[in-house]
Amino acid sequence: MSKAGLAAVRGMNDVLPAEIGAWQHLERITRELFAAYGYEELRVPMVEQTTLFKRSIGEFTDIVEKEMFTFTEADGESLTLRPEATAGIARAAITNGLLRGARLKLWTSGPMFRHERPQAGRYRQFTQIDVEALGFAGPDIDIEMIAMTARLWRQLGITRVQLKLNSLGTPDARKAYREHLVTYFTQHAAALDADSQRRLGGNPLRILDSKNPAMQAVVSGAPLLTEHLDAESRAHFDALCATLAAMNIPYVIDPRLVRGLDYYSRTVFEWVTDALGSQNAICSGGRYDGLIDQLGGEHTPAIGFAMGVERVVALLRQGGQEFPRPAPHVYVVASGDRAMQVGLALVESLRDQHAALRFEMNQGGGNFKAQFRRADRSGAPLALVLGDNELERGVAALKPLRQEGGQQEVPLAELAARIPAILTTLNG
RNA sequence: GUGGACGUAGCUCAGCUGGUAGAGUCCCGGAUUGUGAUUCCGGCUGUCGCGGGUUCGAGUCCCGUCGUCCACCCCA
Repeated sequence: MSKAGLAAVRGMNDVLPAEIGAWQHLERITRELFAAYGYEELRVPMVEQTTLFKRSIGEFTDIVEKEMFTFTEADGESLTLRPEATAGIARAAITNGLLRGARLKLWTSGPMFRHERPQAGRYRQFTQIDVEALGFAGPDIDIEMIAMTARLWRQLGITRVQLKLNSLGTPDARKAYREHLVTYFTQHAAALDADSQRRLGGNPLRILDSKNPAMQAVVSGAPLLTEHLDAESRAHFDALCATLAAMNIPYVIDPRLVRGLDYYSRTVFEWVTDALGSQNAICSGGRYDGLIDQLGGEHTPAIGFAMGVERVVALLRQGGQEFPRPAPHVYVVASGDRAMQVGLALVESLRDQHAALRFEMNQGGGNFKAQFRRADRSGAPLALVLGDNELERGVAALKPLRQEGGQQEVPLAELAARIPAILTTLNG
């Protein structure tokens, strides 16, 4: 529904009060979980120099080639709305001098931007929660990070997820494997579809990801990355798998999991769900041991992951959990100018004494009937009633709204002392 | 970026082979002139996504466009 020329930008959505509960729940759980594992929050800009993303994500990736929101500043500088967070965090660690042999465990969250065709679970502005560990060669940190995500799903009550793992090896090993792959697919070029022929030149590893059923035969005959790993990567990956198994964290090795960003090396992982349609990745990441020195910092092995907040929120809502909007504890009904004056001052003093209680003062007038209707809809368990009758006698009426009867009058001076106990009996 | 489905009140939807828009819900008021949620009565809300075309006449047919959804692609 668009009112004459007024519409949100395509692929960019509002999050309304009715749906914010699930977001805040996820934000609270992750904040506490990351702190428990020793991660600290940092915040980085949403805009960086375009070259940062080209150098880190890779010139020939889909993201850089066709999905970035890029604009030119007045002085000619090319800037880009971040399509992911790792590049900005790596840049921040270097430019703020945070490295120097240090070990950093960091997380951040916020909007990312990719100019893709929108679909359920895929938006042009979307939100990621991002976790990065810099200065750790693993595989112990890989294992702990994956265990942390597994714990997150348990805490959130999300069950329809599966962990996929792979190792991309070192850049050298991957380069050698890539040559094997190009040789193989060139021999079978006739069997490739148009997309795959295009990928053969740019990113042959992605051919392995093809969902075209007609490609299954030629893809399944292709050499596997896991068979061409260098010895160190092999040992790293074996240790990772063995420990996860010992910790009873289920996983499947997916030799075709190659990831779309160039900076990954060795461990890559992805949590997928069968509950969200084709946008099924809810959390994925991997090691990027070479990224920071490639950007000009000192050599710093690192691993990180990004979680798609909209997708995880969709799972939460689908799971049937309720995230009710908080109701006021007390709704204040005040009829008449004088009652309104007295009521406003009274509620301020009640707020002074009970900062944790939510008082909602009726605003916008209305007769008693209308005000009680609003009080009922607010969900408050208790109404505080001020009218001419009460004012004359220096009292307020307290009326329970979730049960019959029980209305009582209380002197104004005693309200602050009595309200908590009355609320307790109403909850019990 | 490619292909397909859909787009009528704030929300959920109806509207037959073209005759000029309806229901439920929500909201507001009254029955109950100081007491909500139930019941009854009454009332408000629409450039029928937008623009063009065909026609005496278009929500209905045609074209374009925008948006949503689905698949591809890509990925979180």
